[in-house]
Amino acid sequence: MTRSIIKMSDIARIAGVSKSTVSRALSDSPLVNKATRRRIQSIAEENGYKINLKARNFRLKETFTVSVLIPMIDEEQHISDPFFLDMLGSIADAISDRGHEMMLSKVATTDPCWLEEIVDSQRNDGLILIGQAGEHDRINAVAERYEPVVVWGGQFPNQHYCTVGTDNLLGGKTATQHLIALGRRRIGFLGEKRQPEMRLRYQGYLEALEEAGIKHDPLLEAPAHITGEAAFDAMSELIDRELGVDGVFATSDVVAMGAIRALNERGLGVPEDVAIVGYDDVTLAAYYTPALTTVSQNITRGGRVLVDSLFQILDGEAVAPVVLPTELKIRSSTVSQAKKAEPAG
Amino acid sequence: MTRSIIKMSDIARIAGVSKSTVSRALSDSPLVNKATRRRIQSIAEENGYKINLKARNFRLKETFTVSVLIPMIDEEQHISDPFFLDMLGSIADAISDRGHEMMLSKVATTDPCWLEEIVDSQRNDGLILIGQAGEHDRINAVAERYEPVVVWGGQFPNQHYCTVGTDNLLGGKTATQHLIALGRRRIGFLGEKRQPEMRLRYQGYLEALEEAGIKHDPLLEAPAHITGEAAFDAMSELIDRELGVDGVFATSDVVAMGAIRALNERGLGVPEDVAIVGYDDVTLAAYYTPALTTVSQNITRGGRVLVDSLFQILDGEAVAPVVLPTELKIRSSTVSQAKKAEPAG
DNA sequence: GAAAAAAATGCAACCGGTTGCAAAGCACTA
DNA sequence: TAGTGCTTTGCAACCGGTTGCATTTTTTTC
Repeated sequence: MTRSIIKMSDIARIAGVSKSTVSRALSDSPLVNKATRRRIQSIAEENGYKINLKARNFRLKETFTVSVLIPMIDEEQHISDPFFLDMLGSIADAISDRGHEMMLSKVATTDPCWLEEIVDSQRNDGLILIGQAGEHDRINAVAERYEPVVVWGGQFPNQHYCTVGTDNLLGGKTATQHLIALGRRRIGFLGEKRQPEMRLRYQGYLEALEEAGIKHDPLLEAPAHITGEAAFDAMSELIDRELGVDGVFATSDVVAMGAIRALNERGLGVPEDVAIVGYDDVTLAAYYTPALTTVSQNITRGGRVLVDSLFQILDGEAVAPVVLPTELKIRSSTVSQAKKAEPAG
Repeated sequence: MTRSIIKMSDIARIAGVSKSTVSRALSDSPLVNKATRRRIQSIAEENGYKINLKARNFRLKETFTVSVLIPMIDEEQHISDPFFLDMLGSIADAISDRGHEMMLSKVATTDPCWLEEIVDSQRNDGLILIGQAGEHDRINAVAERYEPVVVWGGQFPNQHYCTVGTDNLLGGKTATQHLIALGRRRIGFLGEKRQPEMRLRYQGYLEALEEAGIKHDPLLEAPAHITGEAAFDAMSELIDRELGVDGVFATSDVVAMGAIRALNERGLGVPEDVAIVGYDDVTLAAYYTPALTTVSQNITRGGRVLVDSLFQILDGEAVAPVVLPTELKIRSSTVSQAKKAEPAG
């Protein structure tokens, strides 16, 4: 069944030349006579010869492979999170446009060597990490000796690796200011604060409140893991506290969607009773009902920039961290269709 | 900066033994003395030695890598489609649970050798295709000589490869019957018919109509590509035809969501005016507003079964195609919350 | 027509591991 | 002390390509 695979020396024998000549012919080297070259190429073709990439890559120490790592803080979180998936899709497209392959790994940051193992396996030309997952120090240490690493996330002092990300503090602030501008005063915060990016969004939220002279009420906060389920529960709890929430800033779209579901189930209208702003602008945010107002990270562009930066490094160019602009996309979850022009009161 | 990487022969020199002994020691072979083994292992550890996987895999002809291919029929379609992404997430989890890596490639079926290239590169232990993309014949031909291939999709006569999928005909039928049972009579079809799976869903739709004695009106159909945008446009067109649509079967959740958005924008209520059934049960289907009634493919389970089947093949076991049960998940897009008990009229 | 230059080809080492087989080391027996 | 068998180690070939350098063949030049 599995017929034995033909190798380069077989082609050499058939063509009556040496392995070296075949190798050169197949890579179209001018060192070998044009006629011979053509002849060998067609012999290879006819015999269905396909070069063994493992051997070639090994010899050349090349891989044409980029590893994309999703560091998992949280057992509950899985790759199926729409944010990751959107990002992945975009990265996958960009990598394949450059003729490379993409290796995808989910890594548990609990393993002490999670990064080193992958770097030292010498199986990839470079690494893309989606998120720092609070492991900045380790990433930084590895990046000192291994350059082709690009990370989605925030900047830190003395950072040796290239990051691509958005200004999370500003994003959180803008989102909250939008709610304030709509006249909301009891603005809740829903989300995760363990990851540095999320914490920055939270700080933006606090800053916006403070600048508007609104006293921050810790009871309006509910920790929510990254899943929709958790957000549903957290929002339900917030409603139960009966604190008069009229606005919510959620640290991610998934969280926002879970929250909206909770509100609807309790008979509360979005945005009439509670206005909600999400974060990410996941593909589905625009299609959700109500369409989500959200801080757009332009995930698609982010993915491309990650890949672009990585390849710049591989080409020996210097790259600086990139902070992509965020944009507040105002949709129906804060401004109801009918009243778009009407100032909130 | 990039300090030169230490290799096995270095460890051998340091330990004062031969390469072979190091190799054996590191793989904990009983052939080498226990004391020596420990000593070599700790020397390797101290010197930060990591085995070169490219070399090892090459020598052993192993890869511990599974390629996941997304065959693209359509230029417009991209990996970011939620169905693929959900599937990918699940597959990625399952593969990494088995200690393997996952290579992800998007392939254009326009390239005549798209499959052969990947198979013959000898860089993976096996292949998972997400969807047949109308390329059954080619897949079948390749599978005749290369066994470890598992495909998400439908069964064909004389098939040499293992498929995992759902009964699309039954799924489409069930969905349509549900709409009929709700009293809907002007039931539209929204979706793509080029892919075999989709066509089967369409046939199910026709069968259900016929069995219920409802005459099929071709004007109630609108072709929609796999994207939400396209679905939005298609649904808008359908509304404009003013044929009194009161139900819609959409071939995927993404299409359904796009359609709902179009309906809402025209002031039509879902499910009051038009009831909609989707297909796939994408993660977000349940969180959508209204939550989508949909034919659940149990994507997560599908992904696991794909991976399980592949590994069974790799272990030399015989595997049969799997048809996973679909389940109609009834949610708010067909049965409004308030009226759940009330028979439709 | 011979020497020099250029073009085409082949030899053999190499990439960094693994492993069959031979050999060395050692203990035990006769 | 030689012989036997077991354990431990090393030698060298091998995986399937690539490539520097030597060698052969062809072409050019005088």
